[in-house]
Amino acid sequence: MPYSAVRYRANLRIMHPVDATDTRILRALAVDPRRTVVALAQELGLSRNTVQARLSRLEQHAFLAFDRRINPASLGYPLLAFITVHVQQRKLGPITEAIAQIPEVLEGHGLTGTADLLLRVVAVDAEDLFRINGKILACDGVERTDTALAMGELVPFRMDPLLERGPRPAG
Amino acid sequence: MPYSAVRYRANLRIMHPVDATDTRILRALAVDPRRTVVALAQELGLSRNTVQARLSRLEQHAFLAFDRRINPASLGYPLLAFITVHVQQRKLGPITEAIAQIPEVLEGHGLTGTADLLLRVVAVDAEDLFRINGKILACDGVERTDTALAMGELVPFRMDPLLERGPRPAG
DNA sequence: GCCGAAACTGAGCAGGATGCCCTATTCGGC
DNA sequence: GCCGAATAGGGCATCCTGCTCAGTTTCGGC
Repeated sequence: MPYSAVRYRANLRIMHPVDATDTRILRALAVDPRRTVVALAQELGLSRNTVQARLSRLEQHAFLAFDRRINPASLGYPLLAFITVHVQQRKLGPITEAIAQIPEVLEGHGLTGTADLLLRVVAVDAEDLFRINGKILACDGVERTDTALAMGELVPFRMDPLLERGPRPAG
Repeated sequence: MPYSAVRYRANLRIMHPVDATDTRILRALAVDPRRTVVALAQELGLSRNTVQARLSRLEQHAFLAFDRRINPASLGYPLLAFITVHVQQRKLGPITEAIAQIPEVLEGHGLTGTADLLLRVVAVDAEDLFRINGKILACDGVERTDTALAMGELVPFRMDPLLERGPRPAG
């Protein structure tokens, strides 16, 4: 059974609609760790060709980058924090660029509501987190930050419930 | 070149320290999408055996579940929102369980600070999000929710900067 | 400086998966 | 009822995987 860490830089904008068969494939993948195309085909009662074609499509359009599967804790960053950032809105562009320079910021979202940015940040320890927060505050245009330390993953990441339910009619 | 959607239910608690060589492997994986063990070994100047052994270890200890690579948008959930939840703290357990029943909640973290919970939620559309928010509010013990819609992924998820930097001494 | 454990290398082997081709057939929408 | 897309089925050369074993190197502790 082959190993291969699939990682396609899927563009978030392009969202390829996934049909029922794709969903079955995804579910099968989700249930069991490493599967060969042949095994999948057998299990789903499809021809190997079909599965292979659909997997190619999924890889190109429906899979996110491989990064997401790397556990930051393994890299030595056991602390996870969510930092809310209030900024001068017209400086949002430069601020985003500046924040993107900080390695510990894993992802950042622009938000509606009172806060402007939500950052997912990892850190080596509390002191490290303090330092990172300082770097964010130092960015020109940042007015305030609120740091919330993640104490526990109360609902561990999962996609299964959505897969179980099957694909939505995309609207 | 084989395909295989690697997915090990890595326990978040167990964080296997990743050394420099592991990091090189991860970086190689991150740079290029699908790689065979042979290709990795060649590229890194290691023996196939070594790479294979390290990959097994990484799969078991440093990789998160495969779910994370699935783009919710492809499943028909293009909307992403972060919902902050204030709860009666002593009911946190039951609340967590109740919230975990909601499929659209992809992950939930317990937080320090004013808010108690931060949920990552996907939805089909605004109306759907409203409905989901209602389900959360309906959980016994939930006092208030704040929904922030993610307008854009200003800093797209990435781990590369941390990988570039190499492993931290885990403390 | 020495010892032992852990990691790495190199080799080999059987099984089988991949990637790709082609064609006939089925299915669904128009 | 027709057309196009998706699928099944078969085939083939390549070469990857998983596993084992022994010998060598590296590294850390004493």
